[in-house]
Order: sequence, then structure tokens, then C-alpha cells
Amino acid sequence: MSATQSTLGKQMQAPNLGDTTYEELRDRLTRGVYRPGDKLTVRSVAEALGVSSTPARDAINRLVADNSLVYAGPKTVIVPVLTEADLREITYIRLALEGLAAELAMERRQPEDVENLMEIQTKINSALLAKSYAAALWHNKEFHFLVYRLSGMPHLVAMIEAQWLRVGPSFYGLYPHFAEERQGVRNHQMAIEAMMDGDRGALRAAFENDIREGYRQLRSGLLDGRIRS
Amino acid sequence: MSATQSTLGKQMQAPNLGDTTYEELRDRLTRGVYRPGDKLTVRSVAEALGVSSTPARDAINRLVADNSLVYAGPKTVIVPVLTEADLREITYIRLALEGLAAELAMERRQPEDVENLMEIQTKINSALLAKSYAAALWHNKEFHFLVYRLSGMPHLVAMIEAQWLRVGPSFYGLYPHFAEERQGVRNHQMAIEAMMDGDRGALRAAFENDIREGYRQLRSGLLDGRIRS
DNA sequence: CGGCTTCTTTTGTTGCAACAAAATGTGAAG
DNA sequence: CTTCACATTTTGTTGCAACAAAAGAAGCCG
Repeated sequence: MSATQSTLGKQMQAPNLGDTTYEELRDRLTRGVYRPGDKLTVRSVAEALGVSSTPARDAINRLVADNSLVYAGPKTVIVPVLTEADLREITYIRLALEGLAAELAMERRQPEDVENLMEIQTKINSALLAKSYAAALWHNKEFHFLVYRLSGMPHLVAMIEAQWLRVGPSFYGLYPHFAEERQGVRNHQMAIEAMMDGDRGALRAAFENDIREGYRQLRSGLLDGRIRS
Repeated sequence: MSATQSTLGKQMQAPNLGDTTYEELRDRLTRGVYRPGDKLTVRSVAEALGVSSTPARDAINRLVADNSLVYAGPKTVIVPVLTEADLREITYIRLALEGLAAELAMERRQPEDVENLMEIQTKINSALLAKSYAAALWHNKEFHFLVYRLSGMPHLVAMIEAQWLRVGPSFYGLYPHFAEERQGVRNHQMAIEAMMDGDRGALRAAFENDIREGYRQLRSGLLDGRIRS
């Protein structure tokens, strides 16, 4: 279970323990193992992942570097509890970056890509019906990043993924409420149709809509404290 | 000499040696101390900066994490030698991010900001006239980031800075040729005027033009090998 | 003289321990 | 019951040494 992990197609060198720990922590973050406000210490991570303190520290530092974890005090790193301002900024960045990726994806799409997209959407629908929200969340991510990867720009995709990682834990806490009221299905459908038609503007609009809807949901969840730790 | 350094207004904790080393390396990278293709080793950095291997390794890892340094082999990190594809991707990202920042800056600008901008532009002109290209480069960065910071979005600014850091070393190698033929002065002038008029689209266009011109220069410099190590 | 193999040196990785500083728990006083 | 000060514990930092692996140099064979 790791679809969008090794996003960067860079010169691959033997992955070291620090990288492994980093990936594992990322995974747990997106899976909702840790919730906003949870504290992460070097030693606890080291023990939980079965490594020594050095790679554990490496991993935490990297997560902090890309804001997937934040400092709550001089010696305490926690899973970020998003403020309204944070959410607003992330949304603007997402609109710019994911909008760009979507437009670029249009030029490189293959017929089979649309097929795959529809297939993933089927999985999302099934998962929602079965109330398997974790699975729905997963396939939703698959849907988006299948498109983004089509842009052919690995760093762009990595930057987008970093933003998803920032909202991930908060997002997870909002389920299943979010999935229930969700109209994302409609946005996805529009994205698929836009892709078939080759309508670049429509594709971007579909994704922007999806992002904006997520923003509204998350924001209202934030305001009445449904998310906090 | 450090204008755009502590971009993130996050919860400040006592900066540790690793952070210091990271900042110092960043500075040297933007200053052209290291050139594309140069190899950086843990021990050499540790000695050069007068720290032990642990913080040196921390710093290098962080630089690699945000692509300011790249792997050339399993055990060799070098200052990136940009490919045409790299440059293209960076430019797209810059257009999206810096365009966004410029638009947002418009809403928060104060009259004094325009003053400061004009002041910086004067410094750029003087530096160009005196052929002090390093200074011109520096003030150019000041100009851009003064605007970007007005967006009020610290993470956005940090992401933009990361992109600048990627092209920094290659850019530096292109001087003074770049500065000579430069029409950036005109773009900056248009940006200032757009800001006075409150014309958001014009402000964005001015910055996009600047980015695109830089792209063309850098690309042609890349193609006839004026940049390589 | 060129290409390949082998050997030496360099280099990243990782675990660990000592240190300093912050966080937490405890208790007393108001 | 709250608040503040103190003591204890937890936690991040950092230097270092041993290990493994890769890079670079030297030598050998074709």
C-alpha cells in the first residue's frame, strides 16, 4: 500500500534508515495513526519504528522541514493543528499547484489514463457505499495524483504531496462526516469528462472545485472544533 | 547580510547547530561560493563550518530534501547542474507561485512599500552601472521578496525561496552576461507602476515577464554550455 | 597504450553516551 | 481550590567511533 510514495524519479541511491523511517512516518500521518496535536519525540519514534535515535531524529527533522510536523515549543514537535490562516494559505497554494498540474496533464494524457481514472472512481464509490472511509480517502488520493503525475513534473507532484500531508491528519479527523456530505464524486465525474473532451480549462476547474469544497468542509469543521485533538 | 532568511514566522525555538549550518550553506549557495557540479561531503562541510559531523550531515540532508543539492551517485551529493527539463519545471512552478504571491501582495500593500521598492530599484541600477553584479543580484532578490512577503503567506514565500535556491548557483554562473543584456529593469519598473495603480493583473504580468526572461537567458546559457561546472 | 581488476582511501551511516535545557509532576502556601 | 516555586524526569543535541560501501588510484594484462 504505497501509491504516491517514491514520487521523485531522481537518481536513486540505496535508501538508508533515515529515509525508511521518514516514509513510514509519512504513511502513518496520512493514515490517521497520529492526530492533530499529538506529540512526537525522538525516542518514542525510535522505539516505535525499531531504529536508533539518529535516523528517528533525521526523519522528524525532515517532516518538520516540510511542515508536516511543527514546533509547539522549543522541544516539542507535534502533528500540526491547522489554524484558519494555515488552511487558507494551503488552499491558495493547492489551487495554484494542482491547477497547474491538471492543465499540464491534459497534454500528456493517453486513452488508458481515462480508463484508469474511471476505474479508481468506481472504487471510491464502492468504498463510500460500504462506508470504508479510509479506503475512500486512499482512492481519492490515487485519483488526484494519477492526474498530477501525468504532468510529467516530479518536483511539482512532490510539492503537492507535501501540501496534502499537511492537511492529512486534520482531514482524517473530519471523516466520516466529510465523506457523507461529499459532492466530490461530481467533481471527479466532471474531471473525467473534461479529460475525455480535452478541455483543459474544464479539467482545471473541476479540480479547483474539488479543492475549494474540501476547503469549506475543513474550515467549518475547524470552526466548530470537530477537528482538534 | 541576510534579508529573506527567517522567512517563516513560525514558533521560534532556539536555533541549533544544524539550523545554523543549514542557513550558512544556503547563503554560500546563493552567493556562488559553490558552483554547479561541486561535490559536498559531510566531513568537508563539517570542517569548513567548524562543526561536528552530525549537524553537517543534518544540513546537507535538509538541502537535499528541498532539492537545493542533489545526488550524483549513491554517496555523492553535488550542487545541481540543471537540465533543460529541470529549468522548465522550475519556471512553471515559479510562474504559478510567484504569480500568486504578487496578486496577493496587491491587497495588502501600503504606500511605504512602493517607496521601498523604488529605493531598492535605485540600488539595483547603481550596482549594474558599477558592474557590481553580486550586489545587483542581491538587490534583485530583495525586490522580488519584498513583494512576495506582502502576500502574508510565509509558507508560500518559503516555497518560492526554495525554487530560487535551486537555480541560484546556475544563475550566478551566468553573470555578468545576464546582467548586461538584462531588461529586468523594465519589468521592475512596470511592477512598481502596477503597484501604484493597484492593477493586480499588471503586477502579476510584470513578474511573470521577469521570470520568463530569466528562463530564456538561463536556457540559452545552458544550451551553449556557459554554465556547466 | 587502453581497458579492466584490485586495493587503498574516502565517505555516509548509525548507534550511543554525556550534557543542557525544557517539560512535567509535586507540594506548599495563599 | 488555585497558584506558584521547586525538584525530577524527559527530551533534543551533539560529538565520536566503528562499520560498510563506494570512489579513486594503482597496477596488470591484453
